[in-house]
Amino acid sequence: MDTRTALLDSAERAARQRGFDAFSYADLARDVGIRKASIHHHFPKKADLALDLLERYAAAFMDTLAQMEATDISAADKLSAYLDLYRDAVDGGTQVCLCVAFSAGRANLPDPVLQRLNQFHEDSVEWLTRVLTEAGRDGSMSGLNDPAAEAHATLALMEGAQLLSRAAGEITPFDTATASFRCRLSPQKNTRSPR
Amino acid sequence: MDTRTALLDSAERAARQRGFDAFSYADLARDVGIRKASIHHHFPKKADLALDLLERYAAAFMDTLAQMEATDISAADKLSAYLDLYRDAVDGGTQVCLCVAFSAGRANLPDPVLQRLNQFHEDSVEWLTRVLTEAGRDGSMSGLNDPAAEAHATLALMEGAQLLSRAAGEITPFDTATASFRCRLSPQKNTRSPR
DNA sequence: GTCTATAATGGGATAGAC
DNA sequence: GTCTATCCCATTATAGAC
Repeated sequence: MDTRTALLDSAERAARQRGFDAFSYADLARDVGIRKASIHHHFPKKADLALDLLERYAAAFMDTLAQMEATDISAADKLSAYLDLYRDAVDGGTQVCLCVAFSAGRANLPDPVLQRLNQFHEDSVEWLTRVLTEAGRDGSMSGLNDPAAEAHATLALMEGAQLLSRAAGEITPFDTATASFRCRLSPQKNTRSPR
Repeated sequence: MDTRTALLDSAERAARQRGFDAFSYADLARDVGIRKASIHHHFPKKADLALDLLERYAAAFMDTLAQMEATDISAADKLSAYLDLYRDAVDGGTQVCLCVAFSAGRANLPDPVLQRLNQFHEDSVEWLTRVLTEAGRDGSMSGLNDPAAEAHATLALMEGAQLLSRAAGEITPFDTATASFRCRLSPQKNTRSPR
Protein backbone atom coordinates (compact mmCIF):
# COMPACT_ATOMS: atom_id res chain seq x y z
CA MET A 1 0.00 0.00 0.00
CA ASP A 2 0.89 3.63 -0.44
CA THR A 3 2.96 4.92 2.47
CA ARG A 4 0.97 8.10 2.57
CA THR A 5 -2.27 6.16 2.80
CA ALA A 6 -0.85 3.90 5.47
CA LEU A 7 0.12 6.96 7.49
CA LEU A 8 -3.32 8.48 7.11
CA ASP A 9 -4.96 5.22 8.17
CA SER A 10 -2.77 4.88 11.22
CA ALA A 11 -3.24 8.51 12.18
CA GLU A 12 -6.99 8.31 11.79
CA ARG A 13 -7.26 5.29 14.03
CA ALA A 14 -5.07 6.89 16.69
CA ALA A 15 -6.93 10.20 16.56
CA ARG A 16 -10.29 8.52 16.89
CA GLN A 17 -9.19 6.33 19.76
CA ARG A 18 -7.05 8.69 21.80
CA GLY A 19 -7.29 12.15 20.23
CA PHE A 20 -5.21 14.06 17.72
CA ASP A 21 -2.76 15.45 20.28
CA ALA A 22 -2.37 12.10 21.98
CA PHE A 23 -0.38 10.38 19.27
CA SER A 24 3.05 11.33 17.96
CA TYR A 25 5.01 10.90 14.78
CA ALA A 26 6.96 8.28 16.69
CA ASP A 27 3.75 6.27 17.16
CA LEU A 28 2.93 6.49 13.47
CA ALA A 29 6.47 5.52 12.52
CA ARG A 30 6.33 2.42 14.70
CA ASP A 31 2.93 1.48 13.35
CA VAL A 32 3.73 1.94 9.67
CA GLY A 33 7.31 0.69 9.82
CA ILE A 34 9.35 3.70 8.80
CA ARG A 35 11.39 6.27 10.73
CA LYS A 36 9.65 9.29 12.09
CA ALA A 37 11.74 11.76 10.10
CA SER A 38 10.35 10.18 6.92
CA ILE A 39 6.84 11.20 7.87
CA HIS A 40 7.78 14.84 7.45
CA HIS A 41 8.29 14.17 3.76
CA HIS A 42 4.57 13.39 3.41
CA PHE A 43 3.26 15.78 6.05
CA PRO A 44 5.78 18.53 6.82
CA LYS A 45 3.93 19.72 9.92
CA LYS A 46 1.44 17.85 12.04
CA ALA A 47 -1.09 20.54 11.15
CA ASP A 48 -0.79 19.43 7.51
CA LEU A 49 -1.60 15.90 8.59
CA ALA A 50 -4.64 17.15 10.49
CA LEU A 51 -6.05 18.95 7.51
CA ASP A 52 -5.45 16.12 5.04
CA LEU A 53 -6.94 13.68 7.50
CA LEU A 54 -10.10 15.69 7.94
CA GLU A 55 -10.37 16.41 4.22
CA ARG A 56 -10.20 12.73 3.33
CA TYR A 57 -12.65 11.80 6.06
CA ALA A 58 -15.22 14.49 5.28
CA ALA A 59 -15.09 13.80 1.54
CA ALA A 60 -15.63 10.07 2.01
CA PHE A 61 -18.41 10.61 4.53
CA MET A 62 -20.28 13.08 2.37
CA ASP A 63 -19.86 10.78 -0.59
CA THR A 64 -21.49 7.98 1.37
CA LEU A 65 -24.35 10.28 2.34
CA ALA A 66 -24.84 11.41 -1.26
CA GLN A 67 -25.04 7.81 -2.48
CA MET A 68 -27.44 6.95 0.31
CA GLU A 69 -29.64 9.91 -0.52
CA ALA A 70 -29.89 8.87 -4.14
CA THR A 71 -31.03 5.39 -3.17
CA ASP A 72 -34.66 4.41 -3.55
CA ILE A 73 -35.41 3.78 0.12
CA SER A 74 -37.69 5.65 2.49
CA ALA A 75 -36.47 8.72 4.35
CA ALA A 76 -36.82 6.75 7.58
CA ASP A 77 -34.50 4.09 6.26
CA LYS A 78 -31.98 6.73 5.24
CA LEU A 79 -32.02 8.15 8.73
CA SER A 80 -31.65 4.68 10.19
CA ALA A 81 -28.65 4.09 7.94
CA TYR A 82 -27.22 7.44 9.04
CA LEU A 83 -27.44 6.34 12.65
CA ASP A 84 -25.73 3.09 11.76
CA LEU A 85 -22.81 5.00 10.25
CA TYR A 86 -22.22 6.69 13.60
CA ARG A 87 -22.88 3.49 15.52
CA ASP A 88 -20.38 1.49 13.48
CA ALA A 89 -17.78 4.22 13.90
CA VAL A 90 -17.83 3.67 17.66
CA ASP A 91 -16.46 0.16 17.20
CA GLY A 92 -17.78 -1.19 20.49
CA GLY A 93 -16.85 1.86 22.56
CA THR A 94 -13.23 2.23 21.51
CA GLN A 95 -13.54 5.11 19.05
CA VAL A 96 -15.46 8.18 18.03
CA CYS A 97 -15.72 9.49 14.49
CA LEU A 98 -13.01 11.86 13.34
CA CYS A 99 -15.16 14.96 13.49
CA VAL A 100 -15.98 14.27 17.14
CA ALA A 101 -12.33 13.62 17.85
CA PHE A 102 -11.45 16.99 16.34
CA SER A 103 -14.32 18.82 18.02
CA ALA A 104 -13.19 17.31 21.29
CA GLY A 105 -9.46 17.96 21.24
CA ARG A 106 -9.50 21.17 19.30
CA ALA A 107 -6.65 22.36 21.48
CA ASN A 108 -3.82 22.74 19.01
CA LEU A 109 -5.76 22.62 15.78
CA PRO A 110 -4.87 25.42 13.39
CA ASP A 111 -7.58 27.61 12.00
CA PRO A 112 -7.99 25.92 8.58
CA VAL A 113 -8.80 22.64 10.33
CA LEU A 114 -11.38 24.33 12.57
CA GLN A 115 -12.97 25.91 9.53
CA ARG A 116 -13.08 22.61 7.67
CA LEU A 117 -14.64 20.98 10.73
CA ASN A 118 -17.45 23.52 10.86
CA GLN A 119 -17.93 23.08 7.13
CA PHE A 120 -18.45 19.38 7.74
CA HIS A 121 -21.00 20.13 10.44
CA GLU A 122 -22.88 22.46 8.11
CA ASP A 123 -22.88 19.91 5.29
CA SER A 124 -24.16 17.26 7.68
CA VAL A 125 -26.96 19.50 8.88
CA GLU A 126 -27.95 20.29 5.32
CA TRP A 127 -28.18 16.61 4.42
CA LEU A 128 -30.15 15.85 7.56
CA THR A 129 -32.49 18.76 6.91
CA ARG A 130 -33.24 17.49 3.42
CA VAL A 131 -33.90 13.93 4.56
CA LEU A 132 -35.91 15.03 7.60
CA THR A 133 -38.02 17.25 5.38
CA GLU A 134 -38.63 14.27 3.15
CA ALA A 135 -39.55 12.23 6.22
CA GLY A 136 -41.98 14.96 7.23
CA ARG A 137 -43.66 14.84 3.82
CA ASP A 138 -44.03 11.07 3.59
CA GLY A 139 -44.85 10.77 7.31
CA SER A 140 -42.17 8.18 7.98
CA MET A 141 -41.05 9.93 11.15
CA SER A 142 -43.27 10.94 14.06
CA GLY A 143 -43.21 14.11 16.13
CA LEU A 144 -41.46 16.11 13.45
CA ASN A 145 -42.07 19.85 13.59
CA ASP A 146 -39.06 21.86 12.47
CA PRO A 147 -36.74 19.78 10.20
CA ALA A 148 -33.85 22.24 10.45
CA ALA A 149 -33.91 22.33 14.25
CA GLU A 150 -34.30 18.56 14.31
CA ALA A 151 -31.27 18.23 12.02
CA HIS A 152 -29.05 20.14 14.43
CA ALA A 153 -30.42 18.10 17.32
CA THR A 154 -29.72 14.86 15.49
CA LEU A 155 -26.12 15.78 14.77
CA ALA A 156 -25.61 16.79 18.41
CA LEU A 157 -27.21 13.53 19.51
CA MET A 158 -24.81 11.51 17.37
CA GLU A 159 -21.74 13.31 18.69
CA GLY A 160 -22.86 13.16 22.30
CA ALA A 161 -23.83 9.51 22.09
CA GLN A 162 -20.41 8.65 20.69
CA LEU A 163 -18.73 10.55 23.48
CA LEU A 164 -20.70 8.72 26.17
CA SER A 165 -19.98 5.40 24.53
CA ARG A 166 -16.24 5.89 24.29
CA ALA A 167 -16.11 7.12 27.87
CA ALA A 168 -17.89 3.96 28.99
CA GLY A 169 -15.90 1.72 26.66
CA GLU A 170 -19.11 0.07 25.51
CA ILE A 171 -21.60 0.45 22.68
CA THR A 172 -24.55 0.32 25.11
CA PRO A 173 -24.73 4.07 25.89
CA PHE A 174 -24.92 4.84 22.18
CA ASP A 175 -27.80 2.45 21.67
CA THR A 176 -29.70 3.69 24.71
CA ALA A 177 -29.24 7.34 23.79
CA THR A 178 -30.43 6.80 20.22
CA ALA A 179 -33.31 4.43 21.04
CA SER A 180 -35.92 7.19 21.29
CA PHE A 181 -34.91 8.58 17.92
CA ARG A 182 -35.08 5.14 16.32
CA CYS A 183 -38.55 4.57 17.77
CA ARG A 184 -39.83 7.57 15.88
CA LEU A 185 -38.90 6.00 12.55
CA SER A 186 -41.55 3.99 10.72
CA PRO A 187 -40.03 0.78 9.35
CA GLN A 188 -41.74 0.92 5.95
CA LYS A 189 -42.87 4.05 4.21
CA ASN A 190 -41.60 4.88 0.81
CA THR A 191 -43.64 7.06 -1.50
CA ARG A 192 -41.80 5.88 -4.57
CA SER A 193 -41.99 2.13 -4.06
CA PRO A 194 -44.58 1.29 -1.39
CA ARG A 195 -44.64 -2.28 -0.23
CA MET B 1 -8.22 33.06 48.44
CA ASP B 2 -6.95 29.59 49.15
CA THR B 3 -4.08 28.70 46.80
CA ARG B 4 -5.50 25.26 46.28
CA THR B 5 -8.86 26.68 45.29
CA ALA B 6 -7.23 29.21 42.99
CA LEU B 7 -5.36 26.37 41.29
CA LEU B 8 -8.53 24.33 40.88
CA ASP B 9 -10.36 27.33 39.44
CA SER B 10 -7.60 28.06 36.96
CA ALA B 11 -7.28 24.41 35.96
CA GLU B 12 -11.01 24.05 35.48
CA ARG B 13 -11.22 27.04 33.18
CA ALA B 14 -8.25 25.84 31.14
CA ALA B 15 -9.56 22.28 30.88
CA ARG B 16 -12.97 23.44 29.75
CA GLN B 17 -11.56 25.84 27.18
CA ARG B 18 -8.70 23.87 25.72
CA GLY B 19 -8.76 20.38 27.25
CA PHE B 20 -7.06 18.74 30.20
CA ASP B 21 -3.92 17.79 28.30
CA ALA B 22 -3.65 21.20 26.69
CA PHE B 23 -2.63 23.15 29.78
CA SER B 24 0.51 22.72 31.82
CA TYR B 25 1.62 23.38 35.37
CA ALA B 26 3.52 26.32 33.93
CA ASP B 27 0.23 27.81 32.72
CA LEU B 28 -1.36 27.39 36.12
CA ALA B 29 1.66 28.87 37.85
CA ARG B 30 1.56 31.97 35.66
CA ASP B 31 -2.17 32.34 36.18
CA VAL B 32 -2.16 31.91 39.94
CA GLY B 33 1.11 33.71 40.61
CA ILE B 34 3.32 31.03 42.12
CA ARG B 35 6.11 28.84 40.75
CA LYS B 36 5.20 25.63 39.02
CA ALA B 37 7.12 23.46 41.46
CA SER B 38 4.85 24.72 44.24
CA ILE B 39 1.83 23.21 42.53
CA HIS B 40 3.18 19.73 43.21
CA HIS B 41 2.74 20.40 46.90
CA HIS B 42 -1.04 20.61 46.37
CA PHE B 43 -1.34 18.09 43.54
CA PRO B 44 1.68 15.76 43.40
CA LYS B 45 0.80 14.38 39.97
CA LYS B 46 -1.41 15.89 37.32
CA ALA B 47 -3.64 12.84 37.65
CA ASP B 48 -4.35 13.91 41.23
CA LEU B 49 -5.41 17.29 39.95
CA ALA B 50 -7.70 15.64 37.41
CA LEU B 51 -9.48 13.58 40.03
CA ASP B 52 -9.90 16.43 42.53
CA LEU B 53 -11.13 18.66 39.74
CA LEU B 54 -13.77 16.21 38.61
CA GLU B 55 -14.78 15.39 42.17
CA ARG B 56 -15.38 19.03 43.02
CA TYR B 57 -17.24 19.63 39.79
CA ALA B 58 -19.48 16.59 40.00
CA ALA B 59 -20.34 17.22 43.65
CA ALA B 60 -21.29 20.83 43.00
CA PHE B 61 -23.31 19.94 39.92
CA MET B 62 -25.22 17.16 41.63
CA ASP B 63 -25.87 19.45 44.57
CA THR B 64 -27.40 22.00 42.22
CA LEU B 65 -29.58 19.32 40.66
CA ALA B 66 -30.72 18.07 44.07
CA GLN B 67 -31.73 21.55 45.15
CA MET B 68 -33.52 22.11 41.87
CA GLU B 69 -35.38 18.83 42.20
CA ALA B 70 -36.64 19.75 45.67
CA THR B 71 -38.01 23.04 44.40
CA ASP B 72 -41.72 23.46 43.90
CA ILE B 73 -41.68 24.03 40.15
CA SER B 74 -43.05 21.87 37.34
CA ALA B 75 -40.99 19.07 35.86
CA ALA B 76 -40.87 21.01 32.62
CA ASP B 77 -39.36 23.99 34.39
CA LYS B 78 -36.78 21.72 36.02
CA LEU B 79 -35.79 20.38 32.62
CA SER B 80 -35.62 23.89 31.24
CA ALA B 81 -33.35 24.89 34.12
CA TYR B 82 -31.21 21.80 33.45
CA LEU B 83 -30.76 22.91 29.85
CA ASP B 84 -29.80 26.38 31.06
CA LEU B 85 -27.06 24.90 33.22
CA TYR B 86 -25.47 23.38 30.13
CA ARG B 87 -26.13 26.48 28.07
CA ASP B 88 -24.52 28.79 30.61
CA ALA B 89 -21.50 26.50 30.83
CA VAL B 90 -20.76 27.10 27.16
CA ASP B 91 -20.08 30.77 27.84
CA GLY B 92 -20.78 31.96 24.34
CA GLY B 93 -18.95 29.12 22.58
CA THR B 94 -15.65 29.29 24.45
CA GLN B 95 -16.10 26.37 26.82
CA VAL B 96 -17.70 23.02 27.42
CA CYS B 97 -18.58 21.61 30.82
CA LEU B 98 -15.89 19.66 32.62
CA CYS B 99 -17.46 16.26 32.02
CA VAL B 100 -17.50 16.90 28.27
CA ALA B 101 -13.92 18.10 28.42
CA PHE B 102 -12.92 14.88 30.15
CA SER B 103 -15.01 12.67 27.88
CA ALA B 104 -13.42 14.41 24.94
CA GLY B 105 -9.73 14.33 25.82
CA ARG B 106 -9.72 11.14 27.79
CA ALA B 107 -6.31 10.43 26.35
CA ASN B 108 -4.11 10.42 29.41
CA LEU B 109 -6.75 10.17 32.09
CA PRO B 110 -6.01 7.47 34.67
CA ASP B 111 -8.61 4.87 35.43
CA PRO B 112 -10.05 6.42 38.62
CA VAL B 113 -10.91 9.56 36.69
CA LEU B 114 -12.62 7.56 33.97
CA GLN B 115 -14.63 5.70 36.57
CA ARG B 116 -15.65 8.91 38.28
CA LEU B 117 -16.68 10.33 34.93
CA ASN B 118 -18.96 7.41 34.21
CA GLN B 119 -20.36 7.70 37.72
CA PHE B 120 -21.28 11.28 36.94
CA HIS B 121 -22.99 10.22 33.73
CA GLU B 122 -25.00 7.60 35.60
CA ASP B 123 -26.02 10.06 38.30
CA SER B 124 -27.10 12.54 35.64
CA VAL B 125 -29.18 9.92 33.85
CA GLU B 126 -30.85 8.93 37.12
CA TRP B 127 -31.80 12.52 37.86
CA LEU B 128 -33.08 13.03 34.33
CA THR B 129 -35.06 9.79 34.48
CA ARG B 130 -36.80 10.88 37.68
CA VAL B 131 -37.67 14.32 36.35
CA LEU B 132 -38.75 12.99 32.95
CA THR B 133 -40.95 10.41 34.66
CA GLU B 134 -42.51 13.23 36.63
CA ALA B 135 -42.99 15.16 33.39
CA GLY B 136 -44.68 12.11 31.90
CA ARG B 137 -47.11 11.90 34.83
CA ASP B 138 -48.08 15.57 34.89
CA GLY B 139 -48.05 15.82 31.09
CA SER B 140 -45.70 18.80 31.01
CA MET B 141 -43.63 17.29 28.21
CA SER B 142 -44.94 16.02 24.90
CA GLY B 143 -43.93 12.93 22.97
CA LEU B 144 -42.56 11.16 26.01
CA ASN B 145 -42.55 7.38 25.79
CA ASP B 146 -39.60 5.83 27.61
CA PRO B 147 -38.22 8.20 30.30
CA ALA B 148 -35.02 6.19 30.79
CA ALA B 149 -34.19 6.17 27.08
CA GLU B 150 -35.11 9.83 26.86
CA ALA B 151 -32.77 10.58 29.79
CA HIS B 152 -29.80 9.07 27.97
CA ALA B 153 -30.76 10.93 24.82
CA THR B 154 -31.01 14.20 26.71
CA LEU B 155 -27.56 13.83 28.25
CA ALA B 156 -26.08 12.98 24.86
CA LEU B 157 -27.85 15.98 23.35
CA MET B 158 -26.34 18.30 25.97
CA GLU B 159 -22.83 17.01 25.41
CA GLY B 160 -23.08 17.05 21.64
CA ALA B 161 -24.62 20.51 21.57
CA GLN B 162 -21.79 21.84 23.70
CA LEU B 163 -19.24 20.27 21.40
CA LEU B 164 -20.78 21.83 18.31
CA SER B 165 -20.98 25.19 20.01
CA ARG B 166 -17.36 25.25 21.12
CA ALA B 167 -16.21 24.12 17.68
CA ALA B 168 -18.13 27.00 16.12
CA GLY B 169 -17.11 29.47 18.80
CA GLU B 170 -20.72 30.60 19.16
CA ILE B 171 -23.70 29.80 21.34
CA THR B 172 -25.99 29.53 18.29
CA PRO B 173 -25.43 25.82 17.56
CA PHE B 174 -26.34 24.95 21.14
CA ASP B 175 -29.59 26.87 20.93
CA THR B 176 -30.53 25.42 17.55
CA ALA B 177 -29.75 21.87 18.62
CA THR B 178 -31.81 22.15 21.80
CA ALA B 179 -34.73 24.08 20.30
CA SER B 180 -36.78 20.97 19.50
CA PHE B 181 -36.37 19.68 23.04
CA ARG B 182 -37.42 23.02 24.49
CA CYS B 183 -40.51 23.08 22.27
CA ARG B 184 -41.72 19.89 23.86
CA LEU B 185 -41.85 21.53 27.30
CA SER B 186 -45.11 23.08 28.42
CA PRO B 187 -44.45 26.44 30.06
CA GLN B 188 -46.87 25.98 32.98
CA LYS B 189 -47.87 22.66 34.47
CA ASN B 190 -47.28 21.93 38.10
CA THR B 191 -49.43 19.41 39.91
CA ARG B 192 -48.56 20.82 43.31
CA SER B 193 -49.28 24.48 42.67
CA PRO B 194 -51.32 24.85 39.48
CA ARG B 195 -51.78 28.36 38.22
C1' DG C 1 4.11 26.32 51.60
C1' DT C 2 7.00 28.33 48.43
C1' DC C 3 11.24 28.78 46.30
C1' DT C 4 15.59 27.67 42.91
C1' DA C 5 17.62 24.30 40.36
C1' DT C 6 17.67 20.33 37.85
C1' DA C 7 16.61 16.16 36.19
C1' DA C 8 14.36 12.95 32.71
C1' DT C 9 11.57 12.31 29.11
C1' DG C 10 9.26 12.99 24.79
C1' DG C 11 7.50 16.06 21.47
C1' DG C 12 7.85 18.35 16.57
C1' DA C 13 11.00 19.63 13.31
C1' DT C 14 15.38 20.14 10.19
C1' DA C 15 19.92 19.01 7.69
C1' DG C 16 22.11 16.34 4.76
C1' DA C 17 23.74 11.59 3.16
C1' DC C 18 22.09 7.71 0.47
C1' DG D 1 11.51 8.54 -0.34
C1' DT D 2 13.87 6.99 3.44
C1' DC D 3 17.55 7.13 6.46
C1' DT D 4 20.77 8.83 10.69
C1' DA D 5 21.78 12.35 13.56
C1' DT D 6 20.71 16.28 15.89
C1' DC D 7 18.35 20.47 17.65
C1' DC D 8 15.26 22.94 20.42
C1' DC D 9 11.67 23.21 23.22
C1' DA D 10 7.89 22.03 26.56
C1' DT D 11 6.44 18.93 29.80
C1' DT D 12 6.02 16.41 34.31
C1' DA D 13 8.34 15.61 38.26
C1' DT D 14 11.91 15.63 42.18
C1' DA D 15 15.57 17.36 45.59
C1' DG D 16 16.63 20.27 48.90
C1' DA D 17 17.17 25.20 50.78
C1' DC D 18 14.41 28.81 53.06
